[in-house]
Amino acid sequence: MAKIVHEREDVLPALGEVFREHGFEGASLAIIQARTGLGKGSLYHFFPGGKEEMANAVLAHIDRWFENEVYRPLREDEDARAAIARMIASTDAYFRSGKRVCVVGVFALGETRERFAFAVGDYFVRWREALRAALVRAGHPPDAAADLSEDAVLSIQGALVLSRAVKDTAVFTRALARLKTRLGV
Amino acid sequence: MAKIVHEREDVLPALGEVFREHGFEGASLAIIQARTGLGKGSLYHFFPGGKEEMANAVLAHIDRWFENEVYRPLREDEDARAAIARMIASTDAYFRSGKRVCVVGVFALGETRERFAFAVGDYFVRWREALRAALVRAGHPPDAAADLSEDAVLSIQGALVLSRAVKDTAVFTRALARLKTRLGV
DNA sequence: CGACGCTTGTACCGATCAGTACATTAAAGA
DNA sequence: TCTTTAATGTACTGATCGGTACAAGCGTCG
Repeated sequence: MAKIVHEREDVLPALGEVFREHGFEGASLAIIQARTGLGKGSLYHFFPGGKEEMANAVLAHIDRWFENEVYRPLREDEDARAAIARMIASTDAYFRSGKRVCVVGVFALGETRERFAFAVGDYFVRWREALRAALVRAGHPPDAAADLSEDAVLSIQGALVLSRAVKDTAVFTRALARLKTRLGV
Repeated sequence: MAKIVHEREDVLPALGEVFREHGFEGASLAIIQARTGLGKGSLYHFFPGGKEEMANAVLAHIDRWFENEVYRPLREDEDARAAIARMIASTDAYFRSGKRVCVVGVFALGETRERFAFAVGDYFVRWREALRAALVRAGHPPDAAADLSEDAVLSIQGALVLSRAVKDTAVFTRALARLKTRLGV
């Protein structure tokens, strides 16, 4: 029966897309099976905790990506301005210029938030803090850096909501362009 | 049996809160019955089309409120700057300083968007356009007004996402304060 | 080649889903 | 008071929900 031996890691991207498009409650096992190509047997073998464990794995996977590609460069790169510019580019790539929505944002808005409270809050807090630190290193006054970083993180989320609502990815692109000038990169 | 005679209008606020907190898919008939105090009999009497009709009624109800309290003043008030300031105040009141989330935003992010595509898109397009017109009348150059209005609408949505994600309504309050200075009111 | 353990498909579970049918009751008009 | 219509509670439907049990298949290592 077991034709191809899968690894747990392999299904995380597909799993992420399901939660991205349907949210936690909307992501039924039937949809998950269809999108991952795995049956219930495999799914519960890799994720004994069921949907909750799948979602936690997806959130951890996303967190790892942002930590490596965005937060750490923001915190540690010698050239702070370059790191900020890279953040914009990475964000644009990750969200496919607004075609993709943010899983963490989707979870934040729903009832789901409570269940994944730590992961959801942490993702945004660390983004804001890493960007704030980079802005300070880039020469912004501390107060302005705190304000700018919060504004940037929230603008990205809002741009995803709005561009999806009006079905126009140009909204997202324009928002990132505004961010660039505001952050001075 | 029929103890109290309800009107369809009366249940829209409660219905709105259910969709706000649970989204469309997450809003089960069981929850709706509990929150509205109405049984299935009454619910399907007032909304023969089921959940879909309930959601459409809620969206129309919200749209009416924003049209009266926000969009029209923005479009028609002689004092454009005062109308913009009133928009900020109304927004703060409506979303309870960030404690409440935006139903339309919630619908926009999920699969639900497709089903209510027109209402979802229209809500944001008309907000952006009404604000743009007010900004022009307040003396902003046309290009800047278009940019500022889109930025404002998207910032409000993002502020709702972020303040709920980090469970801190101060995020929303700060975002509105920034908006005030950016819009020049 | 044989045995063991990691995958996998399938059948099944009780709970809940949205929605329907219908009889009963209350309110309103004559 | 009688009649009609609007509002309501209850019982039910078939489908789907997340999750479990388990046997059968596969790869791997001896």
